[in-house]
Parts: sequence; C-alpha cells; structure tokens
Amino acid sequence: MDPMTSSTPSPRSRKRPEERREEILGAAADIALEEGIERITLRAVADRLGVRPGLITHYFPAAEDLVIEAFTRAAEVERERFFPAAGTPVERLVHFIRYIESGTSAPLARLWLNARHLSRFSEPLRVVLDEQDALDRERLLALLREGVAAGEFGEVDVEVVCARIFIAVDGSGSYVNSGADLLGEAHARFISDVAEWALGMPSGALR
Amino acid sequence: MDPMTSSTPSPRSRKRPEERREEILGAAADIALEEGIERITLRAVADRLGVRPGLITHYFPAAEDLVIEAFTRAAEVERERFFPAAGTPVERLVHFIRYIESGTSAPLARLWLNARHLSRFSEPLRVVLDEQDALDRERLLALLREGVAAGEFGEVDVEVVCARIFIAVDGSGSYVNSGADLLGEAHARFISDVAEWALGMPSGALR
DNA sequence: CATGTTATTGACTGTGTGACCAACAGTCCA
DNA sequence: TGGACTGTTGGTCACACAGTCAATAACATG
Repeated sequence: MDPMTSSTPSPRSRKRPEERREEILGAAADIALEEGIERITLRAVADRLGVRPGLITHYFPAAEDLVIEAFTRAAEVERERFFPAAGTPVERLVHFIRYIESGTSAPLARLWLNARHLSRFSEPLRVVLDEQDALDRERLLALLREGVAAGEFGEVDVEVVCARIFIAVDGSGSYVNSGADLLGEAHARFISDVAEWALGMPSGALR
Repeated sequence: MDPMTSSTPSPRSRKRPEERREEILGAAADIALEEGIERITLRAVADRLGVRPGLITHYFPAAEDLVIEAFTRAAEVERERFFPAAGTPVERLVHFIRYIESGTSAPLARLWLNARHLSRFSEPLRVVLDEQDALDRERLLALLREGVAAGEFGEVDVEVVCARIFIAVDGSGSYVNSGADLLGEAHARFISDVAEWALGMPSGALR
C-alpha cells in the first residue's frame, strides 16, 4: 500500500518545530473563534491537526500558555482588518464603522465577549486582554488625533471620543453575538450615530 | 450525643420539596453571580447546601434545567433593583442610570456578559436570555413612553432611545467586567451622556 | 551508512463532570 | 404503632480534561 495515499493512521509526519508550533497556534486560534476560547483543549487542537494530544503538550507544557498565545494570535489577525493603512482619517473611520455595522466583525466581537468573560477567572488572560485592548485603543486614538490635526474633526477630546466609540462597539457586539437583532434598526447604525454624536458632526455625516 | 448539636455528618435534614427546590435554585443563582454560570455544577450546588450531589439530580434530573432556572432566578432578582416603582419618569430614569454608573449593577453586568457568551452554545439559554432581555426592554420602554406622554422627554422615538441606552449599558458592562477602568472618566458618565443625547436633552440634565 | 537527536506516539495518573440506581431513613397517615 | 411514601445517601459508570513519561521512529549529521 502506498504510504502516501494510505488513509489509515497516517504515517508519522514529522515537521520542523517552528512550523508545527505555528500550526498548533493557528488551529487553537481557529477554535477560539469558532467554538470559543474555553474549547481550546489538547484534544481539540490535536484532532484538528490529525495528531496526538501529547504532541501539543510537547510544544505547550502548560495548556494555559497555548490559550493565551492563541487568543493573542486571533486578536492580532482580526485587528488588521479593522484599520486600513491608507486614506484620510475620516475615510478610515468610516471603514472602521462600516466594518462593524456590516457584521463582518462579528467573529471578533464574539471572541472579545468570550475573552472578557473568561478574564474574570484567568489572570494571564486578563493581562493579555488588557494589552490587546490598549492596542486597539491606540489605533483609534492615532486616527482621531490625526483627524483633529488635519482639521477634519473639529476640536474634540479624542480620549472621550475614543472611549465613547469603543464602549459603543462593545455594546453593539454583545447583541450581535446572540444572533437575534433584539434592538431593531437603531442597532445597525448605532456605531455611526455614536461616532457622529461624539465628534459633534451632523447626523449622517459618517455614512 | 445530642443529635441536634452533633457537628459530624449532620443528621439527615429532610425538607419539604418546594422548600428544598427553592434552596437549590437560590444556591445555583448565587453561584451564577459569584463564580459564573458554567460553575453551576451538581457538586458546587450540593456543597453550598451541605448535601449530596445526588439530591440535586433528584430535583433537577437534567443539570441544564437547573442552569436555566437559576439564571432566570438571578436575572429576575437583580432586575427588581433597577426600576423603582415610584417617582416621575425622569426620576426613575435617573435612578436607573445611577444604579449602573455607580457600579452597583456590576454583578448583573457580569452575569449578562456570561450569559451572552454561553448562549452561543446553549439553545435553551439563548431562549431564556432573549426573554429576560425583552423584559428589561419592556421596563425601560414603559418608562420612556410614560415620560413622553407626560411631556418630560419631548417627542422622541422611544424604540430608538431604548435601543441606544441598552447598547450603551451592555458596552459599559463589558468594561466594568474586567475590573480595570480602561477608558478613563468618560466611562463613568457614559450612560447618562448617551441617555441625554438620545433624548435630546442638554448635557448634564440627567445628573 | 551509522549514530545521535528529537519529534511523535501510546499509555498512564488524577481530577471533575453528569447521570444512574439501590439502599437507607425521616415523615406522615391509617 | 406500624406501614407506605419519598427525601436523601453513597456508590458506580462513562466521559473529558491536563499533565507525565517511557518508548518509538523520523530526520540530520558525521
């Protein structure tokens, strides 16, 4: 039987450590997004890779470390979709708002909801979540500061605007998570409404 | 040895079924609030009552039913603290806002965050969470309608106002949950700011 | 080709979980 | 008082989990 096409217990595929480590982290990040962070288990990760659970332990002696790194990875990958590199501050802000209001960010919203909850019980997760939160905040703050400097936003307190927008994003995400749109149409435009309000812009300016 | 004061394996205390059932639900609701819904386990509940796990099974043959009922109970108990029965609509709205901004509602915020997350994986929990959401929404909507009728709020779309306030509450709760106040002072007044904005009231009117 | 390194497996431990069930014992009624 | 009802126990089963370790087999290097 050709060992390459053998369907039964695939012959040991030995990989370079860095590559395997990346594979494991990727699988764990996928699980976090699809099934929830708490489902990142030695078994679940191993099954995704067609590998034995002991191997995961070999790379991550403490399972919690895998969880932390996988969450970080998932957060980083998803974040890059939020803030485009090019465009004026207003254009980038509109992209950010669209990204959320369109529902495209739903997986990330779920991941965040998930992490915020679990952070009550895991100090390491709380720390890394705070770090990722800070990174997001820095992105938006930079965008806002740039816009103020360019005269696109008027003279606003960027800290306050940033806080208002992010709280709105989290609130919106809570409802997106459950799938049901309990709050009607006002929900779909909530982020842009809040952003316009916080920035002192006329209603509809960011749509 | 006096069986009443015996400290060793407490003599079987037999209780009336309804009473015992209430006891179990209360203990489970406490666990949900203090340790998280997912920690409602036969053992955890039994330990709180100084009883054997099998007894919990006797009252709740399916553990999931206990979780659902306990969550409902916790949600109902906590909700009553939100909306006082007496006062003008504005007074009641201010009470509602104060209750949240003071941090008193933090346990409920955590419970909600917890439930929203778990509802992804439990259809029964999703259903009961939607029900409880609807009850909250009805309370606030009634308050708002009353205020509009009394001329206290002007001519606003109460549905939109309600949605905005609740999304704000959820967003605020997400950050309260982690303990760290990542967003600074703007956070503490966020609900009242949003309520004033949504109601078209001057800034500070609800403080 | 031989040898050492190490990626990978398989089997085991201990804990926590929900579910199940026979036996026990408190309570109430005849 | 005696029996029936049932609240309650203690034990067991099957499963999922993290963690440990010796044994194996693929690779790299000489």
